[in-house]
Amino acid sequence: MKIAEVIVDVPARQTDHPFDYAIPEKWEDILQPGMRVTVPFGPRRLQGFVIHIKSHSDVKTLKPIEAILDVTPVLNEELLELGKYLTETTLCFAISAYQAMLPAALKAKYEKEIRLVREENRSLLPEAIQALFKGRSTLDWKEVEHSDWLRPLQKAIQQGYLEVVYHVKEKAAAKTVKYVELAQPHEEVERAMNALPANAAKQKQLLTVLLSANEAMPLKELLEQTGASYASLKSLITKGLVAEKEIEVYRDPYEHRSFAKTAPLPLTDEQEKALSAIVERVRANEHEVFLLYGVTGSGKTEVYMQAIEEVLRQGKEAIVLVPEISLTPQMVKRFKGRFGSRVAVLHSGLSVGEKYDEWRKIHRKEVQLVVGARSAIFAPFENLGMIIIDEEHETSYKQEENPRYHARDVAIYRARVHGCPVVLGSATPSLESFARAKKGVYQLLTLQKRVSDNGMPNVHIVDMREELRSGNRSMFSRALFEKLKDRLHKGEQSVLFLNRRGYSTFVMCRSCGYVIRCPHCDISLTYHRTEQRLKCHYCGYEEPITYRCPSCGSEHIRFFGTGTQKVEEELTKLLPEARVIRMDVDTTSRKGAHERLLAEFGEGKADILLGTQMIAKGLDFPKITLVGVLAADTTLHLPDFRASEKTFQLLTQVSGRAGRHELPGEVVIQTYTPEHYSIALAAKHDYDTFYQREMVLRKMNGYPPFYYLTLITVSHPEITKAVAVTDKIAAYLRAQLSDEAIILGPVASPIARLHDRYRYQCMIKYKREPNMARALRAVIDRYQHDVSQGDLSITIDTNPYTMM
DNA sequence: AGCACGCCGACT
DNA sequence: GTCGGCGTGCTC
Repeated sequence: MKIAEVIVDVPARQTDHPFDYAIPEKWEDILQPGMRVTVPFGPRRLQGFVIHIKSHSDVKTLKPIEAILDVTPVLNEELLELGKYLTETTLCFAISAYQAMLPAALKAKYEKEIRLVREENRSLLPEAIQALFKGRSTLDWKEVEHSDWLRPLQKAIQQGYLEVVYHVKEKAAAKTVKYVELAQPHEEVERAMNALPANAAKQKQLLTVLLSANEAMPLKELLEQTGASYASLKSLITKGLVAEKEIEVYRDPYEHRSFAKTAPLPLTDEQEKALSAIVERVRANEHEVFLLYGVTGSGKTEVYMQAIEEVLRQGKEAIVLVPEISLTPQMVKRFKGRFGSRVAVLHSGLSVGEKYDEWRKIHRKEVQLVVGARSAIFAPFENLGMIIIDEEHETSYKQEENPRYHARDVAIYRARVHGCPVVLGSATPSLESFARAKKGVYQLLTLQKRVSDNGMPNVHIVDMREELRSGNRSMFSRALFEKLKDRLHKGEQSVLFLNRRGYSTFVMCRSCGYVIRCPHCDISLTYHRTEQRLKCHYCGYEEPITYRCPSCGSEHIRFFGTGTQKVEEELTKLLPEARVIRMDVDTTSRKGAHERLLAEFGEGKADILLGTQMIAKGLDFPKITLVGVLAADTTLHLPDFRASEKTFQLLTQVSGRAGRHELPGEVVIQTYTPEHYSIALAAKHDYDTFYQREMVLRKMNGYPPFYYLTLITVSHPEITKAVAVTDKIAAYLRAQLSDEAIILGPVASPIARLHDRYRYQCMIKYKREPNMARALRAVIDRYQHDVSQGDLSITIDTNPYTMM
């Protein structure tokens, strides 16, 4: 007998191991590792992944596999292995790792039903229950879950009159479209057509169209073309002349769009050099990590595309990762235009069904190229020729929930398996990557010149303290305001950047100093003027605005700090003739809103684009000649050792939006700390000096790339419990790890309370700790009880990108 | 995660 | 004396 090892769909420590199941004989030749199955699990029925097939098990009584859900494995051998790697490096459950690699549509949905065991039992049930089952023999569990019927129902279940049945369902199915075709040979149909009564004009017309089409036609199209109703068609079906059939189709998110074909552009010497280094490795089937360090506008994308062309010529496949935020229509257009139907696009804007369809195109080998956000790194290609990670430094490549993987690590793992190069591209590489390139672990490729040849934009730093001293209390410095007016007169476009949404950042009573906070989190509430509400940006809590202090009753409530809403209001006051588009989470949450707003700006329907993070990337419009950063310091003072790096990267990225084409660009950076090196050096476009300065600090303070980090966050509704557990964990790790490891904490998290839970953390800095994984596993095991039954939660992040 | 099993308090 | 509360442990 053959036995399958199955990972079941229960994300818990206790079930995080393979369970053995008997493979029914009829499926012995069909079932393969990597397929999804449904299995009985206790009284329930669950979905699971077959990870291995063997012929012996130590378990005495095996239950059989109940159903096979796939025709071909959804996870190939490589991805099954990759799952193990994820489990080990991120300390996640195996089921979470496998689910992360597949589109959400393949995740199971569970349903519970109560069923009458035998019709004879009906009369034996209590009257109230009989009424429930009137005219039916099953009912949905959800229907009665919270009702008074539940008790008597459970009793009847115990007596054996009723039973509970569990169903495993697919979340999304393949989409089908109805087609119509002739059901008999042409001569037969023609004969029948002539025999039709004279008043059956529409039926004749339908047959004529189908005869001339000579193949199955979409039902909708057929009816539209003939103007016939479904009734006419139906009568042909009953006569047996035509037949309907369902044909699987892909949902195409870009269905009604055409992409202008683009040809490879001539390359500069620098681009040529970079390209040939990459292509050489592609041809030789050799693994190597390249860091393509090229200033904004230096034509990295063109290098990617020509390298991809070579990969495709070799009959291999490629993955291109882009940060979610810059997966703009512009970006998609470039790739679709060059590679047409050979590209699949994966991003969060797609529906579950659309993502599933794009994934199936890859799975069925109908495309050779994927352009997508983080999770596209799991594209089930089997002959990878190259992986590209654009904007390599972007933190969105790190998943902030389980499995907490970094796409860059996964890319390098996969590329090693496939013997192919990884290209990390950035104008502002992460310190980790640049350090590795300097050490020779990665190969450095540099693009120093902008393709358009008009040099980097001029950057002016404005000291806002100076402005205040000269009596300017507005959020716009005189210099920025003058330049905005100037652009407006010339009909050129400006981009204003502020990394804070809402109207004000906090609301304070000027009489008693009381700040209005979220009742569930340790965070001040943000005022949203348009809705007249106060919102918590962390948990989503909202309340109406008050004009009286909840603490002392005074009416001296004031709104402090500036968000995008306030800037917008100010702009319409100061420059009433300017047309402004505001882009932040609040204006782009609706599907397609992001794309629409950008398109409007691109078409010149606005003079000023005002936005948060999301406008920092991918914007490439010829008429943008001014970029203003309203408050460069906001990211600088976050409790994060990468704050300087993030600020430098952001300022450089934003500045890069200006003057990418013929018109020269200008940038104004407003700040209260103009002397800070990350601001001063970003203004000079001096990455190398920034790198050196920052590396000194990282070394001094013991941060990456000199040390590895692991962050353990413990949360509990009771502060004492959170502290006590964190304390014990820290003590345990101190005992387990070497003296070289630095264990900081317990300390309160930067956001000490979130969603009514207190949060404490412990940070480990280390260089080499062979015992690390084992010690962390032990921590998880020690507290698994309190986690699964109590209110305790422990998250371990083996390479944190946010300390919050 | 669910679910069953099992052991103690307030009701018919 | 039973119903039902939740703590404990198992699921191939």
